[in-house]
Amino acid sequence: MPKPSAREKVMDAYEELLIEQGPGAVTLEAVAARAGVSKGGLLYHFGSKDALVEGLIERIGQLGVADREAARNAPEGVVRYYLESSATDVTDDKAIHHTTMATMRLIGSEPRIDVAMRAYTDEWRLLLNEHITHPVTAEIIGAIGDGLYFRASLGVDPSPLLKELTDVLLRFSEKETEPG
Amino acid sequence: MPKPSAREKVMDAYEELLIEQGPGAVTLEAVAARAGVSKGGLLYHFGSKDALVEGLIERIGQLGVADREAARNAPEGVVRYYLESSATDVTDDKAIHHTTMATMRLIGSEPRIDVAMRAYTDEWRLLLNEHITHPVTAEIIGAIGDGLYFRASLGVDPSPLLKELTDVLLRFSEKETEPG
DNA sequence: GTCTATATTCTGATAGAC
DNA sequence: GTCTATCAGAATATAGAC
Repeated sequence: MPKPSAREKVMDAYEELLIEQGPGAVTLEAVAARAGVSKGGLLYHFGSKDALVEGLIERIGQLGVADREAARNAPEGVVRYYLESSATDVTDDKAIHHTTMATMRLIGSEPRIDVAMRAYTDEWRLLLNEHITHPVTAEIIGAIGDGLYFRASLGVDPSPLLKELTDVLLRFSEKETEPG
Repeated sequence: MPKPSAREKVMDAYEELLIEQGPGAVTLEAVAARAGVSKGGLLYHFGSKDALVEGLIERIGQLGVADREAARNAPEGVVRYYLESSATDVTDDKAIHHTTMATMRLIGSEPRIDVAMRAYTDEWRLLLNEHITHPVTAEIIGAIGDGLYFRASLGVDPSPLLKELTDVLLRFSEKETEPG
């Protein structure tokens, strides 16, 4: 792992602050302090607070592409990959989860954030539809993933029933993806 | 309908601003302006910004109780009531939806908000479990409702597949709630 | 590339008139 | 109960040294 650039350290700090304390606590000073740089140092990399939002949007776009690519190549299949990775919690530090949780904190505050988040969920919905024959089943599984993400953002621990839930849904979807 | 008190007009304005522009745009001045009162007038009813948060938490608690009571008495049954009322959109002005959407904007910003929202989803989960025999089925339906709410908060229109989705899930849950 | 110091604007909250 | 006027603190952003 290459040592993170100052720019990346700032973005990481920005995400952490969004997740742990919400948008109200995200001041340039607080982000700079957590990233270990001065306010001036931060502003060299991100010229305004808005530039931080732009950076977050760029990140979730890139990580989303990589994550869906990983799903396509996953030995367990796209559907199981989706359900298992939706069963996260707020403290998950996997890059795509961290960035997604941070982005969720800004929903409703920035139209561009809403667009990026809708794009993220839409892309997943398309991918699920490629791998599940019945559209209603795909819709159900997509909505459950969104629900699990929402619960994670609320600080709810993943349900102990999650493994069974995944198995039930997989049987449900596989039955319908078989020919005949 | 009794004419709304100034206090209620302020809370309504507070919710509207949270939903439409997010927490960053919610200043005492903006809330007062939308409610049609002065900043001083607002502060007579809510002595601080924090008091607005308290008011919102109180509201979602009361409306949640009333909504679940309505669900218990609904002729279509608790499960269908839950799924159909989860299929909302951000502009829904039914009181419980309006308040829930506003509350979602503050998730992660205020610990008391997170507690209140978890209480809200937990109470629904308990109620669903009273009416669905198989816990995994209850968990699936609960998660779907959360997912539909999350999508609504994102500004996604309710899925055109929603009616079919509800029917599939109801057959699924009813099959398991019959004795045998 | 990173820092300190400063200018400017905004926000929450108080005091007191009506 | 509602308003205007005002203040103290905080936040974004700029300027310029190193």
